[in-house]
Amino acid sequence: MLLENESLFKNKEVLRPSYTPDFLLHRDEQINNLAIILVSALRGDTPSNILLYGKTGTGKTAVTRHIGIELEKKSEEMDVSCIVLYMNCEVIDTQYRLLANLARQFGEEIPMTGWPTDQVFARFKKTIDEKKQIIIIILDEIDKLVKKGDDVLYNLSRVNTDLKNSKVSMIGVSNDLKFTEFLDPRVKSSLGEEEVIFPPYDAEQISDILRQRAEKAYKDGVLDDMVIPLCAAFAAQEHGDARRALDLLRVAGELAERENKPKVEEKHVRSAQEKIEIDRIVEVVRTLPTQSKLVLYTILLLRNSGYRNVTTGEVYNIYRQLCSRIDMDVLTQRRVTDLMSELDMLGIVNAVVVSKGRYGRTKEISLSVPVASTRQVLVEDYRLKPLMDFKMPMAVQMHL
DNA sequence: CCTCCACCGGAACGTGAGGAGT
DNA sequence: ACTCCTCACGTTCCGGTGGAGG
Repeated sequence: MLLENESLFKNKEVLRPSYTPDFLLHRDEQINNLAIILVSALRGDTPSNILLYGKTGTGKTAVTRHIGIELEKKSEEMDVSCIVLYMNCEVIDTQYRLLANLARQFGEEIPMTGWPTDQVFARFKKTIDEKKQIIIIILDEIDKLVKKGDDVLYNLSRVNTDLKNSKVSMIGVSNDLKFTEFLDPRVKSSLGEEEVIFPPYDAEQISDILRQRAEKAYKDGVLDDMVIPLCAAFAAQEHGDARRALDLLRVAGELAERENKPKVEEKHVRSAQEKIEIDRIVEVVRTLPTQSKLVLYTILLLRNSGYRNVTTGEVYNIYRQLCSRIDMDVLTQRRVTDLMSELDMLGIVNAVVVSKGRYGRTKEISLSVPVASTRQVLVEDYRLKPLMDFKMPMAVQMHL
């Protein structure tokens, strides 16, 4: 039955973040800058190391991937050996893993664990130096790597002194503009020889990008006129995040399909916006530490029994009772306020300090997520299950 | 105008798990 | 195999405070 429906999509993959389009719109300046720096590789020189900055969804990864492919193509034509390696530091987040992965790209067999790090490094240097070549290492999400120490970067940045034939240069990609503050000054100056900034897209630019992709992703005429501008507008509010815009466009289509509509309409975009937000929250809540879940559950309970403004003291009282109910350690109030601040940061609750004069100073906490679905997610945690039938104590209920 | 509530939030410290170095 | 470090998570201690009520 579901299968009988014709899909609205021609090729949904085009809307996924992993897809790299052939033409990148509105990033000419960045592409040019990078190209100018990297052409020296084609002449057999070592290009400067580069740092790329820009928030999520500003095209950093797409541009570097694109440039990498172009460069390898060109180098083949010109018969220069130039290799571009793409490493995502979110996955490969330790010195060992990075070096092991690099070495493996050259056919070395390195075990997952067991070798001393410097031995892996030596092996890597030896293999790449066997012939004359330029190696460009793209380190995506480099800030993730730096958090675990910048030794790798230091080592890699001075690897050229040990090499006779080949040359290594690095491209760091980061969405944290301030991450260099944590770097060793030597690494900082060597890595940041050149910097390229990726500004957020504006709504117009996002619209262009969406049109380009929609043409390949959707069948002709299935998009209402307002769909693309609306996706663009939502994403532009969200600091010009093109990835978000593509997500919206894809999810809107999926929702329209589910309703068996022949066209994607404006309302589907709105629902998509909502769905993405809810999915995000569900994911965040699901992966919360148990104590935080319990605190959140407490806030839910209080809200559910009629409280508009929940205060720290009230939360802590109930929290303690819940703890003993399910046999968990009772944290101090100090700690619980910190947990609540974290929930605030995550956008799950909203906490404001208010003064009630004679009656002290406290934080008023309100929920910024839907009660029912959040509760649903929380009780999925087996440790919180026994709380499902917990009733508010009388003393508290009378407070209404 | 002063008081004093009920908490805020900084600082220093304790602990145990997990990596890196040797 | 061993120690040393770091880091996340918690605790203890405590000085600080906006404003209703006196």
